[in-house]
Amino acid sequence: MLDQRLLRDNPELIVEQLGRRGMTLNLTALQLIARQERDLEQQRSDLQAEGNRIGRQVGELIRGGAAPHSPEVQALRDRGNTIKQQVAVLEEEEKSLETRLREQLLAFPNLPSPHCPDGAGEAENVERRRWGIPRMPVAGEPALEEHWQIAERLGLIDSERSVRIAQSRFVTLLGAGARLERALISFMLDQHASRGYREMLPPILVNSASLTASGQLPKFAEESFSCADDDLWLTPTAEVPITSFHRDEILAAEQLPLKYAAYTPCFRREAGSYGRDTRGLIRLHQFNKVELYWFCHPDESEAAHAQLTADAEAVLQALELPYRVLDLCTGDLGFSAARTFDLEVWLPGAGTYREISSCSTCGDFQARRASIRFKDGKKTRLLHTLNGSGLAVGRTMAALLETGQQADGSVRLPQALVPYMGCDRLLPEA
RNA sequence: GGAGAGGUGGCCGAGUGGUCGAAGGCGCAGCACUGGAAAUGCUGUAUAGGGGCAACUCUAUCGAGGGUUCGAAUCCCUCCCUCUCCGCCA
Repeated sequence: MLDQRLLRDNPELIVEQLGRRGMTLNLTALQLIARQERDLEQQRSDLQAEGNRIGRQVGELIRGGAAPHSPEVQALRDRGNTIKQQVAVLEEEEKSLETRLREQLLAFPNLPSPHCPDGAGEAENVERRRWGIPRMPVAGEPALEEHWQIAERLGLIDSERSVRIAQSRFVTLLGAGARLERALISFMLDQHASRGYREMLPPILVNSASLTASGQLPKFAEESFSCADDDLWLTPTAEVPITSFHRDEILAAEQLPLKYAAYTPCFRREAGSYGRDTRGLIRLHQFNKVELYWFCHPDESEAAHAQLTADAEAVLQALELPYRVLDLCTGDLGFSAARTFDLEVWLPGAGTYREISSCSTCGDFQARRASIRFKDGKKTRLLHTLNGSGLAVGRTMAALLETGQQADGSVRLPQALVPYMGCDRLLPEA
């Protein structure tokens, strides 16, 4: 959420910065609401102050021996009642203005960071670096398979029966496939723990307040599955429960940064993606993800962003998966993010880079929505939040299958996974 | 699911209609004492919003929302949550 004070003091900055995202705004109406709301508050609190004075006077008179229904006391009572009615009217107006103001402020995305490259969309994202040598098809050898072909051939996933259990875009992992998924989750969590992250296993049903705090509500309700009877939703990312883990807290400066690594299943409707990535592990309604999350001091969030991204990259490097890093342009930036580095892993079978992690700094945007602050000396300030996948597990498996595929039909696994899998190769089931 | 108890500041805990944003204690910070520390003493120590250059001041907040009253932490209603016992259950 944007700062109300910014709306009041420097609305041009909002118009200019959201303009970088391609939005055209006119804030005059909203500013008017903000101003009216403040005037009403002033009037109301003045009236309440008078009411409080009258209340005290009545108390003093009665304790001083005045009859509770003497004309003197009665006059004060009448005045008190009048004030009460006036306050009620003002309060109602004030509340409706406040609600409108908040609704609109909640619908604005974050301001992009000054470092975020300008651009209209995906095509203008800026590649920052590459790691590893992408595997390419070799002339004379059989074509490289896509991960879903390998997975089906090796009996690692069953998509068709999953439709019977749920619907399309759900998969069931089997045998070595299920084991590999579990191994990857353990491997990622262990690696992050060794780099200073505290492991967390949060609830994956979250309430509306939690989705609002991290920015998925009110604008993106159609992206999440809901259990409407209970005001609970299936979390679309661990970012949601982790943000709200510290909602409404004031942390000590010495506690910062707080770094969490959480494994959760994630649930997304994937509305509007009909027909895209329909096979395999790339785009599912339910997928596993290990999420990295920092709560940090505002002065340190830029360095934290680099570190968090490096921590996610370290997983890819340990798994020997070539990737590139994109600096998302303003037009491709997510709602809550001020700046985002996407990690895209190379998929040799598909012959393309695919997003496998999105590492964002949100500045104080989520902290303001969630009211998460820290003590900076005597002052209480909003802290900064950052999140990134470390990594999306299904997509990691897809990359491993495509990268490790061998001419004999088996899949070679990276050394780092051997302790977790108990083997260095996936073989066709006998 | 049934029965009962309860939700007060960073924590414990008092407070059943009036000057209570809230006693007391713990914790924390500053100062004094000390060679230094402990102990002790003094002072300070919630959040949000409005006004003011500032000192400061006004309003709201005692789980949430509503009601009664001139006045509510205190009385009434609804909801949420926690705890104890019973039942059920991985």
